[in-house]
Amino acid sequence: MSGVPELVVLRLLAQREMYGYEIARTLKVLSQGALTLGEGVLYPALHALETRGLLRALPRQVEGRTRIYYRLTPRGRRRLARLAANWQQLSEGVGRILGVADHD
Amino acid sequence: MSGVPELVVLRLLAQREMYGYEIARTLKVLSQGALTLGEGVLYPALHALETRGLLRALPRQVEGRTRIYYRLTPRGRRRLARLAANWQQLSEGVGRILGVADHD
DNA sequence: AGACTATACCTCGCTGTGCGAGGTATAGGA
DNA sequence: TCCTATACCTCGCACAGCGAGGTATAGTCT
Repeated sequence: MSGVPELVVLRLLAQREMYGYEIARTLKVLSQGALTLGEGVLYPALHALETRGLLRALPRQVEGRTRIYYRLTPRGRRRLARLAANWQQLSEGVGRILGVADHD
Repeated sequence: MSGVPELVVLRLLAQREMYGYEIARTLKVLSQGALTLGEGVLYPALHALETRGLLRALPRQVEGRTRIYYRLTPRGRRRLARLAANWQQLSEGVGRILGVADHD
Protein backbone atom coordinates (compact mmCIF):
# COMPACT_ATOMS: atom_id res chain seq x y z
CA MET A 1 0.00 0.00 0.00
CA SER A 2 0.90 3.63 0.10
CA GLY A 3 2.48 3.99 3.53
CA VAL A 4 2.17 7.74 3.13
CA PRO A 5 1.48 8.49 6.80
CA GLU A 6 4.57 6.62 7.92
CA LEU A 7 6.65 8.31 5.26
CA VAL A 8 5.70 11.87 6.06
CA VAL A 9 5.97 11.39 9.81
CA LEU A 10 9.48 10.00 9.47
CA ARG A 11 10.38 12.82 7.11
CA LEU A 12 9.29 15.52 9.52
CA LEU A 13 11.12 13.90 12.40
CA ALA A 14 14.26 13.67 10.32
CA GLN A 15 14.59 17.44 10.64
CA ARG A 16 13.91 17.84 14.33
CA GLU A 17 12.08 16.15 17.15
CA MET A 18 8.42 16.96 17.39
CA TYR A 19 5.41 15.88 19.42
CA GLY A 20 2.26 14.32 18.01
CA TYR A 21 -0.03 17.28 17.99
CA GLU A 22 2.67 19.40 16.44
CA ILE A 23 3.21 16.85 13.68
CA ALA A 24 -0.48 16.92 12.83
CA ARG A 25 -0.51 20.72 12.61
CA THR A 26 2.69 20.90 10.62
CA LEU A 27 1.54 18.35 8.07
CA LYS A 28 -1.68 20.23 7.51
CA VAL A 29 0.16 23.47 6.92
CA LEU A 30 2.97 22.09 4.78
CA SER A 31 0.67 20.09 2.53
CA GLN A 32 -1.78 22.98 2.39
CA GLY A 33 -4.58 20.74 3.60
CA ALA A 34 -3.98 18.05 0.99
CA LEU A 35 -2.66 15.68 3.61
CA THR A 36 -4.35 15.73 6.98
CA LEU A 37 -3.55 12.91 9.36
CA GLY A 38 -6.41 12.43 11.78
CA GLU A 39 -5.43 11.60 15.33
CA GLY A 40 -6.83 8.12 14.86
CA VAL A 41 -4.14 7.61 12.26
CA LEU A 42 -1.30 9.59 13.75
CA TYR A 43 -1.09 8.32 17.32
CA PRO A 44 -1.36 4.62 16.51
CA ALA A 45 1.23 5.17 13.78
CA LEU A 46 3.63 6.82 16.21
CA HIS A 47 3.22 3.98 18.69
CA ALA A 48 3.83 1.40 16.00
CA LEU A 49 6.92 3.20 14.80
CA GLU A 50 8.25 3.36 18.32
CA THR A 51 7.56 -0.32 18.92
CA ARG A 52 9.40 -1.17 15.73
CA GLY A 53 12.37 0.82 16.92
CA LEU A 54 12.18 3.56 14.30
CA LEU A 55 11.40 6.29 16.79
CA ARG A 56 12.29 7.04 20.37
CA ALA A 57 9.70 8.66 22.64
CA LEU A 58 10.69 11.51 24.97
CA PRO A 59 7.83 12.59 27.25
CA ARG A 60 8.04 16.10 28.67
CA GLN A 61 5.86 18.32 30.81
CA VAL A 62 5.22 21.69 29.20
CA GLU A 63 2.87 24.18 30.81
CA GLY A 64 1.04 21.54 32.77
CA ARG A 65 0.43 19.31 29.75
CA THR A 66 2.24 16.19 28.68
CA ARG A 67 3.92 16.26 25.32
CA ILE A 68 5.55 13.19 23.87
CA TYR A 69 8.38 14.23 21.65
CA TYR A 70 9.66 11.74 19.10
CA ARG A 71 13.14 11.44 17.73
CA LEU A 72 14.26 9.39 14.74
CA THR A 73 16.56 6.44 15.43
CA PRO A 74 19.25 5.33 12.96
CA ARG A 75 16.95 2.50 11.87
CA GLY A 76 14.22 5.04 11.37
CA ARG A 77 16.51 7.06 9.17
CA ARG A 78 17.27 4.04 7.01
CA ARG A 79 13.60 3.19 6.81
CA LEU A 80 12.84 6.72 5.71
CA ALA A 81 15.37 6.49 2.91
CA ARG A 82 13.74 3.32 1.63
CA LEU A 83 10.19 4.64 1.85
CA ALA A 84 11.13 7.89 0.17
CA ALA A 85 12.73 6.02 -2.71
CA ASN A 86 9.63 3.83 -3.04
CA TRP A 87 7.39 6.85 -3.08
CA GLN A 88 9.53 8.52 -5.69
CA GLN A 89 9.23 5.47 -7.91
CA LEU A 90 5.51 5.13 -7.42
CA SER A 91 4.95 8.82 -7.93
CA GLU A 92 6.93 8.87 -11.15
CA GLY A 93 5.27 5.69 -12.37
CA VAL A 94 1.80 7.06 -11.81
CA GLY A 95 2.84 10.39 -13.26
CA ARG A 96 4.06 8.67 -16.39
CA ILE A 97 0.76 6.84 -16.76
CA LEU A 98 -1.31 9.94 -16.14
CA GLY A 99 0.79 11.86 -18.57
CA VAL A 100 0.58 9.59 -21.59
CA ALA A 101 -0.70 11.73 -24.42
CA ASP A 102 -1.36 9.04 -26.96
CA HIS A 103 0.38 5.81 -26.97
CA ASP A 104 -0.29 2.98 -29.33
CA MET B 1 -6.25 5.58 0.92
CA SER B 2 -4.39 5.91 -2.30
CA GLY B 3 -6.77 4.40 -4.83
CA VAL B 4 -3.87 4.12 -7.24
CA PRO B 5 -5.04 0.92 -8.96
CA GLU B 6 -8.42 2.40 -9.78
CA LEU B 7 -6.84 5.60 -10.99
CA VAL B 8 -4.36 4.05 -13.40
CA VAL B 9 -6.88 1.57 -14.79
CA LEU B 10 -9.33 4.35 -15.54
CA ARG B 11 -6.57 6.42 -17.07
CA LEU B 12 -5.50 3.69 -19.46
CA LEU B 13 -9.06 3.01 -20.52
CA ALA B 14 -9.61 6.70 -21.15
CA GLN B 15 -7.39 6.35 -24.20
CA ARG B 16 -8.80 3.20 -25.70
CA GLU B 17 -10.59 0.06 -24.68
CA MET B 18 -8.38 -2.73 -23.39
CA TYR B 19 -8.76 -6.15 -21.85
CA GLY B 20 -7.52 -7.17 -18.41
CA TYR B 21 -4.38 -9.00 -19.30
CA GLU B 22 -3.40 -6.19 -21.63
CA ILE B 23 -3.91 -3.62 -18.91
CA ALA B 24 -1.61 -5.56 -16.60
CA ARG B 25 1.13 -5.76 -19.23
CA THR B 26 0.79 -2.12 -20.24
CA LEU B 27 1.00 -0.85 -16.68
CA LYS B 28 4.13 -2.83 -16.06
CA VAL B 29 5.79 -1.41 -19.15
CA LEU B 30 4.65 2.19 -18.76
CA SER B 31 5.61 2.40 -15.11
CA GLN B 32 8.84 0.57 -15.78
CA GLY B 33 7.99 -2.03 -13.18
CA ALA B 34 7.30 0.50 -10.44
CA LEU B 35 3.62 -0.26 -10.54
CA THR B 36 2.64 -3.86 -11.12
CA LEU B 37 -0.98 -4.77 -10.52
CA GLY B 38 -1.24 -8.44 -9.69
CA GLU B 39 -4.21 -10.28 -11.14
CA GLY B 40 -5.63 -10.60 -7.64
CA VAL B 41 -5.89 -6.82 -7.63
CA LEU B 42 -6.72 -6.12 -11.23
CA TYR B 43 -9.64 -8.44 -11.96
CA PRO B 44 -11.59 -7.70 -8.79
CA ALA B 45 -10.99 -4.01 -9.42
CA LEU B 46 -12.35 -4.27 -12.95
CA HIS B 47 -15.44 -6.08 -11.73
CA ALA B 48 -16.05 -3.49 -9.04
CA LEU B 49 -15.64 -0.66 -11.51
CA GLU B 50 -18.11 -2.29 -13.85
CA THR B 51 -20.63 -2.89 -11.07
CA ARG B 52 -20.36 0.76 -10.08
CA GLY B 53 -21.09 1.77 -13.65
CA LEU B 54 -17.70 3.29 -14.42
CA LEU B 55 -16.79 0.70 -17.03
CA ARG B 56 -18.68 -1.33 -19.58
CA ALA B 57 -17.54 -4.90 -20.34
CA LEU B 58 -17.35 -6.15 -23.91
CA PRO B 59 -16.46 -9.85 -24.12
CA ARG B 60 -14.94 -11.03 -27.37
CA GLN B 61 -13.54 -14.27 -28.73
CA VAL B 62 -10.05 -13.87 -30.14
CA GLU B 63 -8.08 -16.86 -31.36
CA GLY B 64 -10.09 -19.29 -29.29
CA ARG B 65 -9.64 -17.34 -26.06
CA THR B 66 -12.06 -15.05 -24.31
CA ARG B 67 -11.00 -11.47 -23.83
CA ILE B 68 -13.09 -9.03 -21.88
CA TYR B 69 -12.55 -5.57 -23.20
CA TYR B 70 -13.48 -2.64 -21.02
CA ARG B 71 -14.62 0.77 -22.10
CA LEU B 72 -14.94 3.89 -19.95
CA THR B 73 -18.45 5.22 -19.35
CA PRO B 74 -19.19 8.94 -18.96
CA ARG B 75 -19.40 8.41 -15.21
CA GLY B 76 -16.06 6.67 -15.34
CA ARG B 77 -14.60 9.65 -17.09
CA ARG B 78 -15.85 12.00 -14.42
CA ARG B 79 -14.55 9.71 -11.71
CA LEU B 80 -11.16 9.67 -13.39
CA ALA B 81 -11.03 13.45 -13.40
CA ARG B 82 -11.71 13.55 -9.67
CA LEU B 83 -9.22 10.82 -8.81
CA ALA B 84 -6.53 12.40 -10.96
CA ALA B 85 -7.01 15.73 -9.24
CA ASN B 86 -6.84 14.06 -5.84
CA TRP B 87 -3.67 12.27 -6.77
CA GLN B 88 -2.14 15.49 -8.03
CA GLN B 89 -2.87 17.14 -4.70
CA LEU B 90 -1.58 14.25 -2.66
CA SER B 91 1.50 13.93 -4.78
CA GLU B 92 2.33 17.58 -4.52
CA GLY B 93 1.61 17.61 -0.81
CA VAL B 94 3.92 14.70 -0.13
CA GLY B 95 6.49 16.15 -2.48
CA ARG B 96 6.44 19.41 -0.57
CA ILE B 97 6.97 17.59 2.70
CA LEU B 98 9.74 15.43 1.33
CA GLY B 99 11.38 18.46 -0.18
CA VAL B 100 11.52 20.70 2.85
CA ALA B 101 15.14 21.75 3.19
CA ASP B 102 15.01 23.35 6.58
CA HIS B 103 12.01 24.96 8.02
CA ASP B 104 11.72 26.74 11.35
C1' DA C 1 1.97 -38.09 -26.67
C1' DG C 2 3.52 -35.41 -22.97
C1' DA C 3 5.31 -31.30 -20.97
C1' DC C 4 5.86 -26.64 -20.77
C1' DT C 5 5.01 -21.73 -21.66
C1' DA C 6 2.09 -17.87 -22.75
C1' DT C 7 -2.36 -16.12 -22.95
C1' DA C 8 -6.59 -15.04 -20.44
C1' DC C 9 -9.84 -15.33 -17.17
C1' DC C 10 -11.42 -16.21 -12.21
C1' DT C 11 -12.14 -16.57 -6.66
C1' DC C 12 -11.00 -17.07 -1.91
C1' DG C 13 -9.32 -15.45 2.29
C1' DC C 14 -5.81 -13.03 4.96
C1' DT C 15 -3.61 -9.03 6.46
C1' DG C 16 -3.04 -4.53 7.74
C1' DT C 17 -3.94 0.25 6.92
C1' DG C 18 -6.64 3.97 7.39
C1' DC C 19 -10.06 6.28 9.77
C1' DG C 20 -13.98 8.04 12.38
C1' DA C 21 -15.92 8.27 16.73
C1' DG C 22 -15.38 8.56 21.18
C1' DG C 23 -12.87 9.30 25.69
C1' DT C 24 -9.55 11.76 29.27
C1' DA C 25 -7.34 15.89 31.07
C1' DT C 26 -5.30 20.72 31.54
C1' DA C 27 -5.09 25.81 30.61
C1' DG C 28 -7.18 29.93 29.52
C1' DG C 29 -10.50 33.19 27.84
C1' DA C 30 -15.45 34.85 27.51
C1' DT D 1 -19.53 28.15 34.06
C1' DC D 2 -18.79 26.96 29.55
C1' DC D 3 -16.30 26.72 25.54
C1' DT D 4 -12.09 26.36 22.88
C1' DA D 5 -7.44 24.92 22.22
C1' DT D 6 -4.00 21.90 23.52
C1' DA D 7 -2.52 17.12 24.07
C1' DC D 8 -2.91 12.57 24.64
C1' DC D 9 -5.40 7.96 24.00
C1' DT D 10 -8.29 3.46 22.30
C1' DC D 11 -11.69 0.78 19.99
C1' DG D 12 -13.55 -1.38 16.14
C1' DC D 13 -15.05 -1.19 11.42
C1' DA D 14 -14.40 -1.21 6.53
C1' DC D 15 -11.97 -2.11 2.80
C1' DA D 16 -8.14 -2.16 -0.31
C1' DG D 17 -4.51 -4.79 -1.63
C1' DC D 18 -2.48 -9.01 -2.43
C1' DG D 19 -0.80 -13.76 -2.79
C1' DA D 20 -2.04 -18.23 -3.81
C1' DG D 21 -4.49 -21.14 -6.21
C1' DG D 22 -7.66 -22.70 -9.96
C1' DT D 23 -9.63 -23.24 -15.02
C1' DA D 24 -8.95 -23.37 -19.95
C1' DT D 25 -6.90 -22.74 -24.74
C1' DA D 26 -3.04 -22.38 -28.16
C1' DG D 27 1.44 -23.17 -29.53
C1' DT D 28 6.13 -25.04 -29.09
C1' DC D 29 9.61 -28.27 -27.94
C1' DT D 30 11.12 -32.94 -27.14
